[in-house]
Amino acid sequence: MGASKLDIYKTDINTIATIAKVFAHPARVAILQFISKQDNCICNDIVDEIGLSQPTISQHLKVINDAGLLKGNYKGKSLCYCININRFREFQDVFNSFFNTTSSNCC
Amino acid sequence: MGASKLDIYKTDINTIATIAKVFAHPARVAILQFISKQDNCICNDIVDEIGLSQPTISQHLKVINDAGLLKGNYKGKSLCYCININRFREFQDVFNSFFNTTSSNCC
DNA sequence: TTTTATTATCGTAATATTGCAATATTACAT
DNA sequence: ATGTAATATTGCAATATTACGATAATAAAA
Repeated sequence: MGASKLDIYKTDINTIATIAKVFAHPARVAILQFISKQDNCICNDIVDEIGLSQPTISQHLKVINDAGLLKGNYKGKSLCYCININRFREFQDVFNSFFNTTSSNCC
Repeated sequence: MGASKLDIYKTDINTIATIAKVFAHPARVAILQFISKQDNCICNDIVDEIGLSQPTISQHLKVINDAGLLKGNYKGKSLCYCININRFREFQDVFNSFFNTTSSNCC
């Protein structure tokens, strides 16, 4: 096969996995860190910063955006991407509640 | 192409991505949750619990184990897998420091 | 409206991941 | 040593992801 059998898991488990997937590629982590450091972010700056082509960066940005982690609006010719910090905190909460409800009772 | 260009990123960025990858599949999240709920865990119980074959579960367990998240020792014929809670907390810290150092300054 | 600068999409190739059947290995009991 | 029950490994097929060149779309400026 090769496809994940998503239908056999509970919703909250799929949610955690889906969120984790966003951070599961270093390019996306690097992009998020870079945007976070800027006041205004222009996509082309990201291409200069990270050693990947413009289409590849754009593709990663789409993944981040589809997860609801970006807010964007146009300023001149450049698209200003900003982090949707509320969504970001939501993700943090999901992770922490997963981490906090996991314990070790044996061995 | 298709392979991630790991060499172009800083170590801490690769660390975050590597950790995230462990949680980026629902089977692994489900396995961790299940082990967490048990006092003693036998691998075959996991197969019964989750609708995947024994080799597939074993494969996912290897990924979790390679990340240092498990402690295991044999008890009779059954392998007792337990969560390495210290390593788990390490992961939580890495995530939280990433989340906490990310902010939104524009838009 | 044409040009220019920027970002998005398409098409394609390469690598990675997922899943399982078959088989091997392991640890314990007899 | 042999048998038994459990987990690990191997081999393979299918799907997903990553990356980039070529091209299209978009928005502002000339």
